[in-house]
This record gives sequence, C-alpha cells and structure tokens, in this order.
Amino acid sequence: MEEYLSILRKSNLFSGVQPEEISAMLKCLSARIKHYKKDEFIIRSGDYIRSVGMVLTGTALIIQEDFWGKRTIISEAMSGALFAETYACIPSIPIEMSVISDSECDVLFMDFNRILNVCTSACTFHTRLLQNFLSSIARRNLILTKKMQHMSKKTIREKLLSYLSAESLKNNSSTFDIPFNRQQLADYLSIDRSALSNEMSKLQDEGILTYKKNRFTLKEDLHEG
Amino acid sequence: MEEYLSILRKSNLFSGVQPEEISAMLKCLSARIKHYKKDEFIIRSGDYIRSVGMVLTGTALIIQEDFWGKRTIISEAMSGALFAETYACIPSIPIEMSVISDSECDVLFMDFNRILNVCTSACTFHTRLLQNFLSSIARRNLILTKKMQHMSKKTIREKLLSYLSAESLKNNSSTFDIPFNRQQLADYLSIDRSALSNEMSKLQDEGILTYKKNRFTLKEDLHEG
DNA sequence: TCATTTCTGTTGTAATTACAACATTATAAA
DNA sequence: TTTATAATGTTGTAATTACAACAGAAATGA
Repeated sequence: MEEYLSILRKSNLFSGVQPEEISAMLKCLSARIKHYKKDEFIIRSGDYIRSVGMVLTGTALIIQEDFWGKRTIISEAMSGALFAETYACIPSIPIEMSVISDSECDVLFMDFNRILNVCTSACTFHTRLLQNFLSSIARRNLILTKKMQHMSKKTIREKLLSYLSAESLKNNSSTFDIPFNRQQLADYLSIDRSALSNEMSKLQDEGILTYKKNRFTLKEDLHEG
Repeated sequence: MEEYLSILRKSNLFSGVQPEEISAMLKCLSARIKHYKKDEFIIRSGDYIRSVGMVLTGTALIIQEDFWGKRTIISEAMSGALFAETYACIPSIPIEMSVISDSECDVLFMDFNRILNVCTSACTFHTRLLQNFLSSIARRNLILTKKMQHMSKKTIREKLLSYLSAESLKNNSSTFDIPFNRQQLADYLSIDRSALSNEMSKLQDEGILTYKKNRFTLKEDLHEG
C-alpha cells in the first residue's frame, strides 16, 4: 500500500490531506488494491456499485455497449483518476458502463459508505476527503452543463457563439484565449472542423468577432435591425 | 419555520429523515428563510455560493445571460427543489447563472459547510441528509451524461438510435415504452419534430425498429453487409 | 536555413436538416 | 355519437452541414 502513497498524494481526492494521514485513512475507508492484467473487466455493466475506484497505475477504459453490441469508449482513466463514483452515490441503480483495463493496472477500491460516514476522531482529514469527493462530482456536473448549453443549439454559428460567449464571461473580457485548437473545438461541439472554420470566417467578415489563432475578440455592438 | 415542515418532508433532500428530526436539523444547518417578491434576484451571476437554496413556496427561474445580454431560462425551480447546490460544492468558482423569483417566493438557505460537517451526536439523520444531497448531484450527473451521449451524435438517426438503445438496455427488453411524446423527444435531442417523425418512419421501413405511439421495439438483426 | 509535418482556411458537392404547410390519426369533451 | 383539439405523419423547399480535397500558414526539427 505504501508504495502508492506518492500517487495518492497527487490525486484530487486526497488533495489537502497530510501524507502521513493518508495511510490511516485508507484503513478507515476499507481500501483494498486489486491488480488487473490487460483487457480484464474491472467493472461490468449491470453491476451495483458500492465502492469508488481509483486507478493507481496503468490505464483503464470506460466503455459502453449499445443494444446492437457496438462499443464506445466514453473516457480513459489514468493514474489518480476516480471512476464509478457517480454510481457509487446511487447504489440502487446498476451501472450502465463497463470499466476495462487497457494495460496492466493497479486499482484502489474504497467503500462509498466509509467515505460518507465520517469516522469519529481517528482521521481528522475525513471531512476534507468528503469535500474533495463532492467537489469532483460537482465539477463534472458543471462541465457537462456548460457543454450541454452549447450543444443544444441547432446551428454551428449558435453553438460557436454560445461557447465563445461563455469563455468571454469566464475571463471577464471580450478578448480571451481558448484552450482548444480548431479540431478540438469541433470535437467538443460535435461539429465538423472545416464547417467550423468556415463559420468563423463568416462571423469575422460580418464583424461579429475577430480572431487570430486561439485569441478571440467578441464585438459588443451587433448593429441589429 | 414549522409551517414549511410538510414541504420539507416531501423534498428529496430530507427524504428518509423523521419529521420530528427535521426541525432540529434546520438549526444545525443554520437554515434561514428569506421572502422574495416577484422578479427579485435570489442569486446573482458572479456571486460566490456558500449556501444551498431550496424553494419552499412559489417558483424561481434559473437564468443565464450571454455576452450580448440575451437571457436564457435554464430551468424552473418549484417547491422542494434545490438550486445552486453544484456551486456550493465548489466555493472557489463564482456562479455563472442567476436565480430570480418568478412569483412571490419563500426560500430556505442552508450552509453548505454545515451539510458537509456532520455534527457529532445531536442529529442522527445527518448522514442521511448528506447521502440525499450527494445522490441528487449524482443523479443530475447521470442525466446529463446520458443526454450528452445522444446529443453528441451527428445525425438524427444516430441520436434517435442512441436514445432508443439506452432505453432498451435500461428496460432490459427490446420492447419498451418511452416517457416522451414526439415533441418532447425532439426537444430532448435538440432536433426538429417533423424531421424526427420522418426518420422514425424510415427506420421502420428499413426494418430496424417498429413503433406504435410510445411503444418501441428494436430489431436485433441488422442484416448488415 | 530548408524540409517536413501539423494546423487552418477555402471551396464544391452530396447529404442532412429545419421549417412550413398540410394530411391523418388519436384523444378529449360535449 | 359528434365535434373540437391535440398529436403524429408526410411532403417539398431552402438552409445548413458533413465530407473530401486541396492550398496556404504555422510550427517543428534537422
């Protein structure tokens, strides 16, 4: 267990917890480590989840299989990343995705109930752990909500402006840098890259915005009507 | 405070908490009630959130304003509904939406830190509260993730099949009822209703599925190639 | 520097979609 | 039952989009 302490210290879940406390907390959480070879099931779709998983070493894939058996990779989990934490919070609903090792993996499992039930005195950092756990779920929530707002628009133009508007507000400035290149932005908004570039050109021609590489400026006055 | 107990008892947050415990817990949570007239700000975009809000009476609107000042209604919160709970979990990030009373409203505010820090002995149901709170955030997470998976598909056909496949798997059956009518389904997937109906017809002609009203059947064999 | 690769913009075409308008079928109400 | 109303299906057209193919710009590395 000790050999993984450096990984745990860097993880978001244990952020702000004193290194020497982590070992104590692992006991309190009934933490256990399992080893997987490549291409093993770590979690099977349909399972009822009571533990939160954290990848210590290696890489795991979160995948989903549709009605016709077609697999989609939802995401990748690497060192320090939690998985199945959403389902652990709702033990009555079976998980609808599978987690599979994409390489040899060491995985840490922690009882969700132990995370929830702050132990009396022993581990002083338990509240911090709970806070980190909540924070990580809330952050994902935020990311999803934001993305959804852009994606629910019908045209590329609306999606793009929705995204840029949000970035502008976040930066408190009409000029700002975005963290995506064109292909990444297109993927994020689920649109075609060339169509995105095209629309950007049009918006620039119409004086609605200007851009150069990843730096954008939105124009306040739309000269409507 | 007592007059709202019947509302609190029905709320998801206090689900499973004995009615007589609720009053005690409200004190422990530093709960306070504020009254709003119609069209007042309950929360302003940019605020740093430390309390979770619950609408007791009336209706509140969660709205967002974009770079050009255009307002969008994100959702409606009615009796028993929480709001701002995601941002309460991430006190370092200012909220990016506003909450406005859509009628006269009574609103309950509870300190997030009090929810998090389970008090020693007084309220035995505190863990249950925390569980409910986590569950509500996790559920939203699930709903968003699922919707995102459908919406990230590029064509109406793919979006629809993604949705129907998920419903089928959830029901463990190739025949299942969906909780939407055509217009609601179109709105959910952000597509045009008539285009949706049209695509459904085509899929039925091609033998990929059959449907009658809200009952769908997916066909296992796709006769590909 | 030059060569290579990656990123971005541009264009044309075929496919997909939104939208409107209307037909048909259910559902509710009288 | 009949009538009114809502929900769903159908069709045509204009707008939007994906996709492919390519050109130019920027970044990278020798």
